[in-house]
Amino acid sequence: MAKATSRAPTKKTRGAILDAAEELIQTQGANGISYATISQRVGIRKASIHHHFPTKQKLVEEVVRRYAKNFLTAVDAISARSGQAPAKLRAYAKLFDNTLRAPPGQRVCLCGMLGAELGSLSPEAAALLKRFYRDNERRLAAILEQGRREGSLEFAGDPETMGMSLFSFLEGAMLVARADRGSRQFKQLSDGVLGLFSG
Amino acid sequence: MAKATSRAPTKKTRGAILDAAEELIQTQGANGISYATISQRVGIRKASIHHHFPTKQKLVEEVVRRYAKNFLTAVDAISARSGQAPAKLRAYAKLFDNTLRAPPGQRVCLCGMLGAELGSLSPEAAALLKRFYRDNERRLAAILEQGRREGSLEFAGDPETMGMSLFSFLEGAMLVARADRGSRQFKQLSDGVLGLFSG
DNA sequence: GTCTATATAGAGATAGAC
DNA sequence: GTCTATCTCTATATAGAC
Repeated sequence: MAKATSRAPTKKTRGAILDAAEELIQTQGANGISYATISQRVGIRKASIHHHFPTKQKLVEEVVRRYAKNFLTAVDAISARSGQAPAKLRAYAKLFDNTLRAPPGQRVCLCGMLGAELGSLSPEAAALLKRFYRDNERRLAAILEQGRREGSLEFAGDPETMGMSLFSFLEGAMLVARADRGSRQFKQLSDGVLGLFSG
Repeated sequence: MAKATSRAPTKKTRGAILDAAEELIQTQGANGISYATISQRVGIRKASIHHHFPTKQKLVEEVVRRYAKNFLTAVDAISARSGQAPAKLRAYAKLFDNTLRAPPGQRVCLCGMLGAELGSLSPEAAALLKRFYRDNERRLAAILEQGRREGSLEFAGDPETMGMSLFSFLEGAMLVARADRGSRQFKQLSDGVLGLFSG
């Protein structure tokens, strides 16, 4: 038991750094983060961050890795549960709405944000981003296919293409909504669009 | 006549600076531009840029102003021409596709890009951005309304909400497509979505 | 209107003590 | 694992000559 708790402090600082970096990227963009800002939030010095993440590129990559893992875990929980497809779609859209509402407010999807700054990302981070998009599009396609099978969703074309379109819409709506009426606007638009499928 | 051409050189440099800044923002993001990079492209020194644009904030604001003006002029040309609504929607989506294909390739909508970096924009630039969104959403709503009136488009809900959703989709699709199959993917998705309205 | 030169601030990163 | 101190590079911006 002593062994299990012995490295807790390490993980704690590391996690706090990732938390701070994640929030800053989601609100200010990838170029909005700096070792100075993160160190202030975490309460350590700049040099200490380099002990956990030798370069900024590695830090960003870890933030993306963790974010994608957590988000997809939440998506899989939605996909796996019983219930019809329309409810699953609404739960999926709610994940995005939760992000917009998460403290300190007006956060957008980390990977939507990084998509804009794709040109300044490391190849590794760009690859992680691309995979995140694909993973989400596929899960949406699966839910759409379930809906078509059980007769609860109606849409034209193949589920894959519609899954991609739906994902693009949600990412875009987050970004645009932030400049206007925020979460309220996002909910209005996503409710309307999801309503198109369930008639 | 001599008077009319006398200040051409001034405008030329100023325009070249705006061109370079615009391209850099569209590909690298607002934080991806620097006086050093711009000066290299234009072929002048950093200090000379300050003669035309005293601060970076002012430069970004001017880039947004010019971009919004040009884009909305193109949109208005589409709105004003004769023809049915579906063709106008396709022409509107083509504007976004043209952006993705414009040299040096993989450019996204300037205002979609700046929407991501909203947190680091000046209040003036943020206001210009918001207005650009509103202007586009309204023009899309007007086309949708025309379509409903003439019976060429079918959609649920009010034209305003659907116009906003369509705009969000197009902005999101540009961003996401860039990480994957680019213009080809954008065209595939936007064709599919626009097809939903004209059945 | 463009230049050289410089001021000032901030970035990411490293060395080495504790 | 965190610290102080420092390095190097780049950023925006200004002063003043031409």
